[in-house]
Amino acid sequence: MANEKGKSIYYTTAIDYVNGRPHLGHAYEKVMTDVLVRFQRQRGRKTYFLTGTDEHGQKVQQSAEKQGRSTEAFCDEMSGHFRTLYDKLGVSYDDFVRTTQDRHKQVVRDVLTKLYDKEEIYAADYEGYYSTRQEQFLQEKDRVDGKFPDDFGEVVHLKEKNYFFKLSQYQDWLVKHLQDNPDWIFPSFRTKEVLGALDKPIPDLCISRPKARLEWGIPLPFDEEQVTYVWFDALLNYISVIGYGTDSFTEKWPGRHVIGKDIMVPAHAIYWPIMLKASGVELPEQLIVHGWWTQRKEKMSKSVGNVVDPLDVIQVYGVDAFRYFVMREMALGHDADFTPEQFHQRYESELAGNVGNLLNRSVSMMKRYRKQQIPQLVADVRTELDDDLEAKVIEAVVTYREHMEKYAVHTGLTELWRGFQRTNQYVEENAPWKLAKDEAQSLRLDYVLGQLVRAQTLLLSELAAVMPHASSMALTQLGQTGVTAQLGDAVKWPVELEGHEVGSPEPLFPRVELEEGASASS
RNA sequence: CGCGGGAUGGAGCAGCCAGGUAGCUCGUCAGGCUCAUAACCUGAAGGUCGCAGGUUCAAAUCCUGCUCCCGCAACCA
Repeated sequence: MANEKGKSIYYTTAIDYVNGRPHLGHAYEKVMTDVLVRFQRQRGRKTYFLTGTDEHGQKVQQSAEKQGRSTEAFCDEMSGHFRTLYDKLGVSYDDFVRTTQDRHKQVVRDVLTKLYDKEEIYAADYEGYYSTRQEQFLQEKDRVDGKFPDDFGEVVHLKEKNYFFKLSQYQDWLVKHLQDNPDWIFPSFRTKEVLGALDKPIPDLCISRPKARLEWGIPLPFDEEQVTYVWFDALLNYISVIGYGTDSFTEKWPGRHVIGKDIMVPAHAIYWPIMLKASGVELPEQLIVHGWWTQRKEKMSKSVGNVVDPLDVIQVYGVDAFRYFVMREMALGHDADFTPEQFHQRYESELAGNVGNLLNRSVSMMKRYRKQQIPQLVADVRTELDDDLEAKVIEAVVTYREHMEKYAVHTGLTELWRGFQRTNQYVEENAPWKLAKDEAQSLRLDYVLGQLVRAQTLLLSELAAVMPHASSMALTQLGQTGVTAQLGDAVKWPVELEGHEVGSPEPLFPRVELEEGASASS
């Protein structure tokens, strides 16, 4: 994609609602976005990465009350849980927005004012059945056998003033936009869902709640007795804290939103583009919509109690193993199953076996045969094996990048692994342990060991987008530092590594007892 | 006729939008190696790519019809 000079590629995640603890889904989305951003940075492109928490609303207000705490204190703590997790996961966000921050609230009010002045927002009475116990309006579909169930307590007919945002007048425009831009939503099949939802007329959006019912929100600038309800608050985070209306904004917007499929329709694919259109702001560049993690084919949910806590997994396997697994296991856009057995298998085989062991055996041989010094290469002893190794490893990296550009992270990783496999083959083909027994083969041994360092330097540097910590640790063992900083666009076989000293062989992904691994599901 | 997703060797999945070598992890069988985290490498068995038509020189991939499974209330990425 084009990256104009001075212009950033701006990625956002959904902001997480603080009325619950972070779980696998939250962690996945942030890691996914982080990987995309790190990949862009490696290419030398300017990026900006925003994540954060959504903190207003009735549920938060109620939860805080239930705990006898102030909403502010409650939000501080809950927001902290999310931020702590993302820090642990190595999510390299540039800014962390909280919707309770003034810098956000101010922009929300500005946008509302602008839209109200343009008469895109109007007041009207809302009439319906209201549950005093649940503190919400009920729908006709809530009725069971014609009556509202007892759960709702006393149900009264209520009429109250609310503010509405004119959505309907932009419906045709939005349909056309979606039809003209089939790749605006990734994966493209999701566009069909949105168009399906737009088949019927969409009603205007109710954007306010009376303060009497909901205090914890942003007051409407044109009616201080009402607060904004959900979307005008949450969605605007994407433009508020990057300095809407300033140069900083122009430099970053439009952004790419990484979101879950549950909040695509109607929020991100209908409300949000219309809000922007009405405000005269350019639409986001793309919606990247991911699927859901299931647990043994069942939906993961708090009520079923089968939620995976990423922190448990990290504790056993390490951060980068977690990052690798969620990237490798799920085809972005589709659902995938998270099972401890599969996690363990991939860890043992793909991480400990293919990558970790390759590093370990290489460094170990370097230590044993060459006193940790990366030897000089003498071209005389080069063979076709080297041509093939270099060709295959470079090809793996190139293909990996092609997939990454298309958000096919899972297939990209499969491709990159061909590089590790080819390098392991190279070890077998050359059998350095045999060369070491023959003094006449000394130069060839130098060459082979040097090639091993080069192949892995290339592959592991590339892997930094997905596994930043492991990549860095591994490169340190190989005596390489600072090579991950920027890889640019050309894929080149590393040269001039001789003279560096490799470290001591330390298992990169130590073996884990499966019993402990099983606790990942608890 | 509600909308969408899925159906691929024993298990779990990718590939399909931009048709042309059926790929990945595990499992099974046989072998090699000993540098290494019982890791690594080689070979073999095993698939009418849900069913039926169609388009095409060529279809897992495009079109049509059909069958079965999942999601579309809430918490929630």
